[in-house]
Amino acid sequence: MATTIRDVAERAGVSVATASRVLTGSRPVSPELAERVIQATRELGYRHNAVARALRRGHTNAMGMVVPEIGNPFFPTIVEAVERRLQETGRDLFLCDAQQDPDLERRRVLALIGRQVDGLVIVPVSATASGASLAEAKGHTPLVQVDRYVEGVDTDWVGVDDTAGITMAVEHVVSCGARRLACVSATPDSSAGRRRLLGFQEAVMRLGLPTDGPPLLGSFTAEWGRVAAGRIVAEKHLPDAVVCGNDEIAVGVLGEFRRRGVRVPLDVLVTGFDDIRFAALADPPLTTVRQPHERIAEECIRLLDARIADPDAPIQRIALEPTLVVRESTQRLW
Amino acid sequence: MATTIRDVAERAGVSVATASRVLTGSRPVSPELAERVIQATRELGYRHNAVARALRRGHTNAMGMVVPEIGNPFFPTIVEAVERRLQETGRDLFLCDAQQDPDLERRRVLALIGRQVDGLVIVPVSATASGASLAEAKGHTPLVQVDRYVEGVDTDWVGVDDTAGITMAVEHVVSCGARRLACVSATPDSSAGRRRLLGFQEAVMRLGLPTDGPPLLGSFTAEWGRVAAGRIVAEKHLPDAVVCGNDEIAVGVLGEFRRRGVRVPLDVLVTGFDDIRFAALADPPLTTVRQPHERIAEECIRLLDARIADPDAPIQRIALEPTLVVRESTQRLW
DNA sequence: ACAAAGTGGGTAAACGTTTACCCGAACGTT
DNA sequence: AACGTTCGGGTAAACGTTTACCCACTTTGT
Repeated sequence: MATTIRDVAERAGVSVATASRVLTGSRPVSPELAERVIQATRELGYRHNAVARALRRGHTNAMGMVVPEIGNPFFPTIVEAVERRLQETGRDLFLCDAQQDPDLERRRVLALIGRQVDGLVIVPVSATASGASLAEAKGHTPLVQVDRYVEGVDTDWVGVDDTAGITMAVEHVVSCGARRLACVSATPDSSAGRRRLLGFQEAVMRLGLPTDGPPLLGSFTAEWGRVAAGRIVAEKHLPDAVVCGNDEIAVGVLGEFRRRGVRVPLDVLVTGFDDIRFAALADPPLTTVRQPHERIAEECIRLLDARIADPDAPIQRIALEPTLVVRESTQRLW
Repeated sequence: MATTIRDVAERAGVSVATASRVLTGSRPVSPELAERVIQATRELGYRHNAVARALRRGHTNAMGMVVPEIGNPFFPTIVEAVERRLQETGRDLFLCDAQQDPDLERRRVLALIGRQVDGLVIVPVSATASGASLAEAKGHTPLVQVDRYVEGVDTDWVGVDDTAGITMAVEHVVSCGARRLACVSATPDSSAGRRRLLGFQEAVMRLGLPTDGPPLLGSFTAEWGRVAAGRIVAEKHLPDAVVCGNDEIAVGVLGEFRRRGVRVPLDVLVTGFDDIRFAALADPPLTTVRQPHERIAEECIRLLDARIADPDAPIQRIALEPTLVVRESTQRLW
């Protein structure tokens, strides 16, 4: 059906070896023959079969990436950064969505490995349920976890220092005069959820702040933010500030507060985490903790390449420093 | 290095043919041998090499998809819907990002084709510059365009009826009492840009409305929305309504209006297009035209499967009806 | 002038599967 | 008893590349 290198060779009147050599440049070929070959490929519209090539070569010049849910706006940011990095070295990226489902995540990981990707970037769905897939994958291909991670699986990891980030947010609102802080975040189901929660609790304790009831834990979605905000409003009195586990939650919180007539930042301060695209466009623009996604991508590829080069090198876990981005949602003159 | 089916066969004391047969179920094998084989795979941690399988079988049970830019929040919605559809039939989806660059888009398309995907879903970057890649791709694999399309390339297409959608938005704001409408959209670089603009102009003309200067055309980004809103505010008097080419633009417009003290919907109405995740969370919640993304995904896969089944079937272009979602950004009592 | 080294080409063996084909045994059916 | 048929297994040929190896012919150095 499709034209093969054999067809090209035939048309050019050379052997397949010669055709392959001019097409890949793996060895010099005389100008006349080379010309004939590229002429033939043009005439036949030949495209090399990457599957056959991968089979023979044993590598594919492509990376795989699996994210929990591409609809979560933080992941596209990181995907794009990784993509850009990879492009610098001419490699392709195949992206898969796990739909927040560890079973599906496993399928995707195996599918990519089966496709002989040269390495795998994965943001695991769950700090626990993703463990098995990762351990399995690790035996088959170089692998680096990004952002979230699962414990007990010894792989490289790069992400942000969640604890430091939340601490920044807490200290910032406190410096704005807040004393009673509420926390709306996600269950400690993912490492991000766990560490951000921990960071909040530590900071509050260290600063000796009164606690405003237990943290409200749901999922990293705007929907959960709305619900949680509803509960906060239902309490007898508002906290001074609401520290959210990510920007989506914060946006949900802002929306519900607005609907209920709670004014931000006048009545209460709100912070997010991640600095997604819409954080600056929220109403009011959201103070948040920015993840250095370009640096994360950079380290991610660096780790992966190092792992490819030496599968037995000691594993590395790199927590990059986030930065605080102050916007109107915490601008109050006390 | 990695274990092959040959290792499995050897360990189980059977031929590779038998091993293959029990692994794929392509032909019945006696229970004892079957048991020995699956035992062996377990012990060796065997995973079939999908590359070799694809080479032999000629298909891969996977689809490819290329989007202009995964950071644009509309695309994840459609990607997720396609993913869900595909999952029903147990197929994998490999997603690529073109970073708004037709050259890169071409690379991605070719990479996917080279990987022998069974079909390709593509949202082209540009109505003109993507033409060559598409024409080339069409010769190699079944292909369906989604959302945007390039003309002059005969492929199946499914998307929304842009014209009808914009018309709905226009008629809606007019029914709210607006007369002077501004349009902020993207250059007619993509089919969506072109058709939405056309729809606006037609509707305005048909309803005999006064035009509020020429349409403001940039890109489908919030940033452009901000800029355009700035220009609108700089004019001597505000229009009654701003009809935006998509939700991102609208969100940018809302943000800039807010910053400049223009009240929506009190001073001016604003509408978007797409109904992305954040439209409902914007301030005020955004009236917009919702794309039926689940149906789009459904038709997309249907078209693709039909094309795979019969490459010579007549091509189809399916424009689905959008629906108007009225929220506060157009709620005004005149 | 003759060996050594280099140059430019071809032949064929991989890569890991699946599957067309073959073969022997067991099992009816006349 | 002779003869299909089915059943369950193996052998080996593909799939489309790349590349190790080989060979014939220069070129170069002595």
